[in-house]
Amino acid sequence: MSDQLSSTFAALADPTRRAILARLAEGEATVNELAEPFEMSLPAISKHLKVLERAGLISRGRNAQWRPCQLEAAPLAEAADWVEKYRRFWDASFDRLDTHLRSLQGKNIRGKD
Amino acid sequence: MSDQLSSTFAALADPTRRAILARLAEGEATVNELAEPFEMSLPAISKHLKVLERAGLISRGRNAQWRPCQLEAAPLAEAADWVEKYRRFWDASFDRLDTHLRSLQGKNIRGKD
DNA sequence: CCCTTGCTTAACTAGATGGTTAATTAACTG
DNA sequence: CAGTTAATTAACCATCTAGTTAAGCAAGGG
Repeated sequence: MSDQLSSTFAALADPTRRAILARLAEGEATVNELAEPFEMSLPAISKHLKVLERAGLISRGRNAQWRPCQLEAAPLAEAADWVEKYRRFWDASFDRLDTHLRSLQGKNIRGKD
Repeated sequence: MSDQLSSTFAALADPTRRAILARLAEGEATVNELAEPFEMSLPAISKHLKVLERAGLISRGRNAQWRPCQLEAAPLAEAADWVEKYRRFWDASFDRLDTHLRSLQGKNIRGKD
Protein backbone atom coordinates (compact mmCIF):
# COMPACT_ATOMS: atom_id res chain seq x y z
CA MET A 1 0.00 0.00 0.00
CA SER A 2 3.08 2.20 -0.32
CA ASP A 3 2.47 3.58 -3.81
CA GLN A 4 1.06 7.06 -4.15
CA LEU A 5 -2.25 6.06 -5.71
CA SER A 6 -2.94 3.46 -3.05
CA SER A 7 -2.29 5.83 -0.17
CA THR A 8 -4.36 8.54 -1.83
CA PHE A 9 -7.35 6.23 -2.25
CA ALA A 10 -6.85 4.82 1.25
CA ALA A 11 -6.87 8.33 2.69
CA LEU A 12 -10.09 9.10 0.82
CA ALA A 13 -11.76 5.92 2.03
CA ASP A 14 -12.95 7.56 5.24
CA PRO A 15 -15.83 10.03 5.55
CA THR A 16 -14.13 11.98 8.34
CA ARG A 17 -11.06 12.56 6.20
CA ARG A 18 -13.14 13.51 3.16
CA ALA A 19 -15.04 16.00 5.34
CA ILE A 20 -11.74 17.46 6.53
CA LEU A 21 -10.62 17.93 2.93
CA ALA A 22 -13.95 19.55 2.10
CA ARG A 23 -13.47 21.95 4.96
CA LEU A 24 -9.92 22.75 3.84
CA ALA A 25 -11.21 23.50 0.35
CA GLU A 26 -12.70 26.62 1.95
CA GLY A 27 -9.29 27.64 3.26
CA GLU A 28 -6.70 26.93 5.93
CA ALA A 29 -7.85 25.70 9.31
CA THR A 30 -6.32 24.74 12.63
CA VAL A 31 -6.65 21.28 14.14
CA ASN A 32 -9.28 22.40 16.63
CA GLU A 33 -11.31 24.06 13.91
CA LEU A 34 -11.15 20.88 11.86
CA ALA A 35 -12.11 18.76 14.85
CA GLU A 36 -15.07 20.88 15.85
CA PRO A 37 -17.76 19.24 13.63
CA PHE A 38 -16.92 15.71 14.80
CA GLU A 39 -17.90 13.79 17.89
CA MET A 40 -14.44 12.44 18.18
CA SER A 41 -11.45 13.08 20.39
CA LEU A 42 -8.68 15.41 19.27
CA PRO A 43 -6.09 12.62 19.04
CA ALA A 44 -8.37 10.83 16.61
CA ILE A 45 -8.43 13.92 14.38
CA SER A 46 -4.67 14.23 14.78
CA LYS A 47 -4.31 10.70 13.42
CA HIS A 48 -6.58 11.42 10.48
CA LEU A 49 -4.48 14.47 9.71
CA LYS A 50 -1.35 12.35 9.81
CA VAL A 51 -2.89 9.96 7.28
CA LEU A 52 -3.80 12.88 5.01
CA GLU A 53 -0.35 14.38 5.43
CA ARG A 54 1.47 11.15 4.59
CA ALA A 55 -0.73 10.86 1.50
CA GLY A 56 0.38 14.36 0.56
CA LEU A 57 -3.19 15.67 0.66
CA ILE A 58 -2.48 18.32 3.27
CA SER A 59 0.51 20.29 4.49
CA ARG A 60 0.98 21.83 7.91
CA GLY A 61 2.51 25.11 8.91
CA ARG A 62 3.30 26.66 12.27
CA ASN A 63 1.78 29.78 13.68
CA ALA A 64 2.63 30.09 17.37
CA GLN A 65 0.85 27.20 19.09
CA TRP A 66 -1.39 26.58 16.09
CA ARG A 67 -0.64 24.09 13.33
CA PRO A 68 -2.67 25.42 10.38
CA CYS A 69 -3.56 22.79 7.79
CA GLN A 70 -3.74 23.46 4.09
CA LEU A 71 -5.20 21.41 1.28
CA GLU A 72 -2.66 19.95 -1.15
CA ALA A 73 -4.75 18.56 -3.95
CA ALA A 74 -1.92 17.42 -6.24
CA PRO A 75 -2.33 13.70 -5.42
CA LEU A 76 -5.97 13.99 -6.44
CA ALA A 77 -4.90 14.69 -10.01
CA GLU A 78 -3.41 11.20 -10.28
CA ALA A 79 -6.52 9.71 -8.70
CA ALA A 80 -8.74 11.61 -11.14
CA ASP A 81 -6.64 10.39 -14.05
CA TRP A 82 -6.99 6.82 -12.90
CA VAL A 83 -10.74 6.99 -12.46
CA GLU A 84 -11.25 8.86 -15.73
CA LYS A 85 -9.81 5.93 -17.68
CA TYR A 86 -13.02 4.12 -16.79
CA ARG A 87 -15.40 6.89 -17.73
CA ARG A 88 -16.55 5.12 -20.88
CA PHE A 89 -17.77 2.25 -18.75
CA TRP A 90 -20.30 4.32 -16.89
CA ASP A 91 -21.00 7.13 -19.33
CA ALA A 92 -24.45 6.70 -20.87
CA SER A 93 -23.28 7.68 -24.34
CA PHE A 94 -21.04 4.61 -24.44
CA ASP A 95 -23.61 2.12 -23.18
CA ARG A 96 -24.52 0.80 -26.59
CA LEU A 97 -20.92 0.35 -27.74
CA ASP A 98 -20.05 -1.13 -24.40
CA THR A 99 -22.83 -3.71 -24.54
CA HIS A 100 -21.75 -4.63 -28.05
CA LEU A 101 -18.12 -5.09 -27.02
CA ARG A 102 -19.13 -7.14 -24.02
CA SER A 103 -21.22 -9.49 -26.14
CA LEU A 104 -18.27 -10.00 -28.49
CA GLN A 105 -16.02 -10.68 -25.50
CA GLY A 106 -18.53 -13.15 -24.11
CA LYS A 107 -18.10 -15.43 -27.13
CA ASN A 108 -14.36 -15.47 -26.52
CA ILE A 109 -14.50 -16.03 -22.79
CA ARG A 110 -11.89 -18.80 -22.75
CA GLY A 111 -9.55 -17.01 -25.16
CA LYS A 112 -6.17 -15.48 -24.35
CA ASP A 113 -7.77 -12.04 -24.12
CA MET B 1 -16.85 2.70 6.24
CA SER B 2 -20.27 1.53 5.13
CA ASP B 3 -21.13 4.36 2.72
CA GLN B 4 -20.72 3.78 -0.99
CA LEU B 5 -17.97 6.31 -1.55
CA SER B 6 -15.89 4.94 1.30
CA SER B 7 -16.10 1.35 0.13
CA THR B 8 -15.36 2.40 -3.45
CA PHE B 9 -12.21 4.26 -2.43
CA ALA B 10 -11.23 1.47 -0.05
CA ALA B 11 -11.56 -1.06 -2.86
CA LEU B 12 -9.37 1.11 -5.11
CA ALA B 13 -6.71 1.49 -2.42
CA ASP B 14 -4.97 -1.73 -3.43
CA PRO B 15 -2.80 -2.20 -6.52
CA THR B 16 -3.90 -5.80 -7.00
CA ARG B 17 -7.54 -4.77 -7.12
CA ARG B 18 -6.82 -1.86 -9.46
CA ALA B 19 -4.95 -4.25 -11.76
CA ILE B 20 -7.92 -6.61 -11.69
CA LEU B 21 -10.23 -3.78 -12.72
CA ALA B 22 -7.80 -2.78 -15.49
CA ARG B 23 -7.86 -6.34 -16.77
CA LEU B 24 -11.67 -6.42 -16.63
CA ALA B 25 -11.80 -3.21 -18.66
CA GLU B 26 -10.65 -5.40 -21.55
CA GLY B 27 -13.56 -7.74 -21.03
CA GLU B 28 -14.91 -10.52 -18.85
CA ALA B 29 -12.47 -12.88 -17.20
CA THR B 30 -12.59 -15.93 -14.97
CA VAL B 31 -11.01 -16.02 -11.52
CA ASN B 32 -8.04 -18.07 -12.72
CA GLU B 33 -7.45 -15.69 -15.60
CA LEU B 34 -7.51 -12.77 -13.19
CA ALA B 35 -5.18 -14.54 -10.78
CA GLU B 36 -2.61 -15.50 -13.40
CA PRO B 37 -0.49 -12.28 -13.36
CA PHE B 38 -0.09 -12.31 -9.58
CA GLU B 39 2.25 -14.24 -7.32
CA MET B 40 -0.54 -14.83 -4.92
CA SER B 41 -2.74 -17.75 -3.97
CA LEU B 42 -6.16 -18.17 -5.51
CA PRO B 43 -7.99 -17.61 -2.21
CA ALA B 44 -6.26 -14.25 -1.92
CA ILE B 45 -7.62 -13.27 -5.34
CA SER B 46 -11.00 -14.62 -4.33
CA LYS B 47 -10.99 -12.25 -1.36
CA HIS B 48 -10.00 -9.30 -3.50
CA LEU B 49 -12.88 -10.13 -5.82
CA LYS B 50 -15.24 -10.21 -2.87
CA VAL B 51 -14.10 -6.72 -1.86
CA LEU B 52 -14.66 -5.48 -5.40
CA GLU B 53 -18.03 -7.18 -5.54
CA ARG B 54 -19.23 -5.70 -2.26
CA ALA B 55 -18.14 -2.27 -3.50
CA GLY B 56 -20.28 -2.91 -6.59
CA LEU B 57 -17.27 -2.63 -8.89
CA ILE B 58 -17.68 -6.09 -10.38
CA SER B 59 -20.48 -8.59 -10.90
CA ARG B 60 -20.14 -12.32 -11.26
CA GLY B 61 -21.96 -14.71 -13.52
CA ARG B 62 -21.96 -18.48 -13.83
CA ASN B 63 -20.80 -20.48 -16.77
CA ALA B 64 -20.46 -24.16 -15.78
CA GLN B 65 -17.60 -24.31 -13.25
CA TRP B 66 -16.40 -20.84 -14.17
CA ARG B 67 -17.44 -17.65 -12.41
CA PRO B 68 -16.82 -14.97 -15.03
CA CYS B 69 -16.26 -11.50 -13.58
CA GLN B 70 -17.43 -8.34 -15.23
CA LEU B 71 -16.54 -4.74 -14.59
CA GLU B 72 -19.32 -2.59 -13.09
CA ALA B 73 -18.00 0.92 -13.24
CA ALA B 74 -21.06 2.74 -11.89
CA PRO B 75 -19.57 3.38 -8.43
CA LEU B 76 -16.61 5.05 -10.15
CA ALA B 77 -18.92 7.80 -11.39
CA GLU B 78 -19.57 8.90 -7.82
CA ALA B 79 -15.86 8.72 -7.03
CA ALA B 80 -15.04 10.78 -10.13
CA ASP B 81 -17.64 13.37 -9.11
CA TRP B 82 -16.11 13.66 -5.67
CA VAL B 83 -12.56 14.07 -6.93
CA GLU B 84 -13.60 16.50 -9.66
CA LYS B 85 -14.86 18.96 -7.05
CA TYR B 86 -11.19 19.52 -6.20
CA ARG B 87 -9.96 19.95 -9.74
CA ARG B 88 -9.55 23.71 -9.36
CA PHE B 89 -7.05 23.05 -6.58
CA TRP B 90 -4.62 21.24 -8.81
CA ASP B 91 -5.46 22.62 -12.24
CA ALA B 92 -2.77 25.03 -13.43
CA SER B 93 -5.27 27.48 -14.87
CA PHE B 94 -6.68 28.06 -11.40
CA ASP B 95 -3.36 28.46 -9.63
CA ARG B 96 -3.41 32.23 -9.62
CA LEU B 97 -6.98 32.53 -8.36
CA ASP B 98 -6.27 29.82 -5.84
CA THR B 99 -3.21 31.58 -4.44
CA HIS B 100 -5.21 34.78 -4.20
CA LEU B 101 -8.06 33.10 -2.32
CA ARG B 102 -5.63 31.41 0.02
CA SER B 103 -3.95 34.68 0.89
CA LEU B 104 -7.34 36.22 1.68
CA GLN B 105 -8.21 33.22 3.83
CA GLY B 106 -4.88 33.43 5.62
CA LYS B 107 -5.78 36.82 7.05
CA ASN B 108 -8.92 35.33 8.52
CA ILE B 109 -7.32 32.20 9.94
CA ARG B 110 -9.02 32.46 13.32
CA GLY B 111 -12.43 33.36 11.91
CA LYS B 112 -15.55 31.22 11.79
CA ASP B 113 -14.78 30.23 8.20
C1' DC C 1 7.23 31.42 36.66
C1' DC C 2 3.09 29.12 36.54
C1' DC C 3 -1.20 28.29 33.89
C1' DT C 4 -3.86 27.75 30.07
C1' DT C 5 -4.34 26.64 25.16
C1' DG C 6 -3.24 23.83 21.12
C1' DC C 7 -1.74 19.81 19.67
C1' DT C 8 0.95 15.38 19.69
C1' DT C 9 2.63 11.05 21.55
C1' DA C 10 2.10 6.82 24.15
C1' DA C 11 -0.25 2.84 25.38
C1' DC C 12 -3.90 0.18 24.78
C1' DT C 13 -8.17 -2.14 22.50
C1' DA C 14 -11.47 -4.03 19.07
C1' DG C 15 -12.07 -5.05 14.69
C1' DA C 16 -10.71 -5.01 9.70
C1' DT C 17 -7.34 -6.41 6.08
C1' DG C 18 -4.35 -9.25 3.41
C1' DG C 19 -2.15 -13.12 3.19
C1' DT C 20 -1.37 -18.33 4.01
C1' DT C 21 -2.64 -23.68 3.72
C1' DA C 22 -6.04 -27.20 3.89
C1' DA C 23 -10.59 -28.71 3.16
C1' DT C 24 -14.93 -28.30 0.55
C1' DT C 25 -18.27 -27.58 -3.10
C1' DA C 26 -19.60 -27.74 -7.87
C1' DA C 27 -19.46 -29.08 -12.55
C1' DC C 28 -17.52 -31.28 -16.45
C1' DT C 29 -14.93 -35.59 -18.38
C1' DG C 30 -13.38 -40.21 -19.08
C1' DC D 1 -18.63 -43.45 -10.57
C1' DA D 2 -13.93 -41.70 -10.09
C1' DG D 3 -11.05 -37.99 -11.23
C1' DT D 4 -9.94 -33.28 -12.62
C1' DT D 5 -10.67 -28.42 -12.85
C1' DA D 6 -12.61 -24.03 -10.95
C1' DA D 7 -13.46 -21.56 -7.20
C1' DT D 8 -14.95 -20.82 -2.40
C1' DT D 9 -14.86 -21.49 2.58
C1' DA D 10 -12.57 -22.35 6.95
C1' DA D 11 -9.10 -21.61 10.15
C1' DC D 12 -5.34 -19.27 11.25
C1' DC D 13 -1.86 -15.42 11.56
C1' DA D 14 0.42 -10.81 11.30
C1' DT D 15 -0.30 -6.28 10.56
C1' DC D 16 -3.01 -2.08 10.09
C1' DT D 17 -6.86 0.92 11.43
C1' DA D 18 -9.71 3.81 14.11
C1' DG D 19 -10.83 4.87 18.19
C1' DT D 20 -10.06 5.60 23.36
C1' DT D 21 -7.73 7.93 27.76
C1' DA D 22 -3.79 9.80 29.88
C1' DA D 23 0.45 12.00 29.73
C1' DG D 24 3.73 15.31 27.50
C1' DC D 25 5.34 19.37 24.96
C1' DA D 26 5.34 24.23 23.02
C1' DA D 27 4.09 28.75 23.10
C1' DG D 28 1.60 32.84 24.74
C1' DG D 29 -0.45 35.44 28.82
C1' DG D 30 -1.23 36.61 33.44
